[in-house]
Amino acid sequence: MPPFTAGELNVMRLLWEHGELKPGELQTRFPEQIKNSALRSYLTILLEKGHVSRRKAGKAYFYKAVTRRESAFRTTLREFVNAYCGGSNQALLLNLISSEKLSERELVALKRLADESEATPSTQPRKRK
Amino acid sequence: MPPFTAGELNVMRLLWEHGELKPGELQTRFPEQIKNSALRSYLTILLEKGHVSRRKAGKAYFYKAVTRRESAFRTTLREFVNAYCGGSNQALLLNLISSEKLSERELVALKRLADESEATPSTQPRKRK
DNA sequence: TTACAAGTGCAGTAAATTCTGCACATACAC
DNA sequence: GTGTATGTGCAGAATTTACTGCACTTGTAA
Repeated sequence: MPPFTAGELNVMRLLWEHGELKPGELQTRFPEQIKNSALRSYLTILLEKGHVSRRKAGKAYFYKAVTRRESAFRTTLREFVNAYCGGSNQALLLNLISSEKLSERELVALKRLADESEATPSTQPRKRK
Repeated sequence: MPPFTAGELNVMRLLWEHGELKPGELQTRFPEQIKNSALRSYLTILLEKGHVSRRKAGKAYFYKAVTRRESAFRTTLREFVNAYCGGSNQALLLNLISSEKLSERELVALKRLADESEATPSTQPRKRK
């Protein structure tokens, strides 16, 4: 299913964050300046692919994500890991542990945090204190 | 720079793994069935973009990667983390720790492993015993 | 009821990606 | 030399992505 192109992803991210939006709202929140019709062409593609749905309210359509962020995250992670980590999530984990330069203590703290927030999707990251 | 399209990535992965290959060798190793000329069109694009170089030997060209796997890995990881983890590597780390369901002990062992193989790029993943 | 902002459908363009076909060249075996 | 397998250089075509422009509609407010 996913991944999304750059433009599609920008739209999806806004929809994941805000729930339902109409084109104008998407346009003003878009990370770069974009014309309304350009943005709507993204929506049309996403609609055709089934990644978003829309509902008419007044004169406007409200768009919302069909594909869940968590699901896109998983799919994209899988592809990334296949491409760069021999398909092994642990290989990626290993690399992140190295590159983040965490002490053993920090790592254990992080693990406890992970256990606590089991239900919280990674896609709503929180800052460490 | 990167990321690569699906076709480009398939070529790059083969070049990263095997060093230097000519079109026919790439073709037979390609994950899907692909025509020689289709494959060469990928090579042409990669050549134009500067991601690969080639050298003539006999009648054939041998292609090799210019863009390093590690560098593509970094770039792609960054984009992924920006898109799905609020730009925080630790958020991704947190998620992987959860989803891999490692015990604290395993995690610490993994960390030691990470420390040892500091020099080893993540892109050459190794199996855990 | 008139004006206007914000919406809609739709047609069309440009570039990139993906893929095809074909004529021709070159190394090598016989 | 003559095949033959394997290469090369094109010159496209189909599809997708990334846009643009424009005429038209609709809700709201003066």
